Amino acid sequence: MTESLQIQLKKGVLEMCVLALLSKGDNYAYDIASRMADAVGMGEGTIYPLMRRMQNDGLVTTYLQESGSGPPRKYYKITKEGAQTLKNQITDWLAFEAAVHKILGELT
Amino acid sequence: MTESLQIQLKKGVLEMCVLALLSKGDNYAYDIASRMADAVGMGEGTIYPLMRRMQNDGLVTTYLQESGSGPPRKYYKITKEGAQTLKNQITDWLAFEAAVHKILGELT
DNA sequence: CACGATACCTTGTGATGCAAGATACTATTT
DNA sequence: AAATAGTATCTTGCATCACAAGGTATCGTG
Repeated sequence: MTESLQIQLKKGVLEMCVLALLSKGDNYAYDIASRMADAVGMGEGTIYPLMRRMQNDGLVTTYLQESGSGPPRKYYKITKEGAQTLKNQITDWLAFEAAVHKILGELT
Repeated sequence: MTESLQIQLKKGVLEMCVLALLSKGDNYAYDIASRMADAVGMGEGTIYPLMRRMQNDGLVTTYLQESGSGPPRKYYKITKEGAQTLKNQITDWLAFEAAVHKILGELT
């Protein structure tokens, strides 16, 4: 394990979900936030700082595009590095899931 | 949803694991910490505050017992309320897992 | 008696999830 | 034309928390 799975969990799971979404097509934060809010209860106040962090880490790039229905959207596009990170995070996530299930044991 | 699944994740997953361990038998923090360190990379500095929190929340009770090999151990015993909390947390956890898998989709 | 292992606990730091609010553009209603 | 509602961006402040590092005390062994 490169670093504590716990760290992976905390820093990684939301990032992983966002990267997974972006791997299926470019998207903008507001829409990502809506989807994530439905799926795992994450709001805008969490998404925007997260997107900036991911951009700083080189996992995504951005470009502006007019929308016709509101202010221009800032689209995020996953990078090669982001795709690799996603791959690693999925591996770590599956390992973490397995570890938790082992602890839960026959309680499930 | 009672509260954001995200909060459940953060505050709940480690607690859930500890409660699951305790549901199989009383244990003391040092040993719990060792097991959790192996399983999900959590150390003592995380466990001790967590145990106190859980005690304050009425999820566990404690009793002291001599060990013969070091200082006396403070054993933790899960309460009825703790068992119920564990049940709820497992339900939430499985729902969260399902949500993440849905997002990951065919990427897994 | 010194040392390592066991076992407890505290402090300080850095991240971060989130609610709430600020800003601004467009379309629809009044 | 003014007001409202929806879209979309981002910031601030708060509370929480995992973790590393350090501190204390007990026991057995060399």
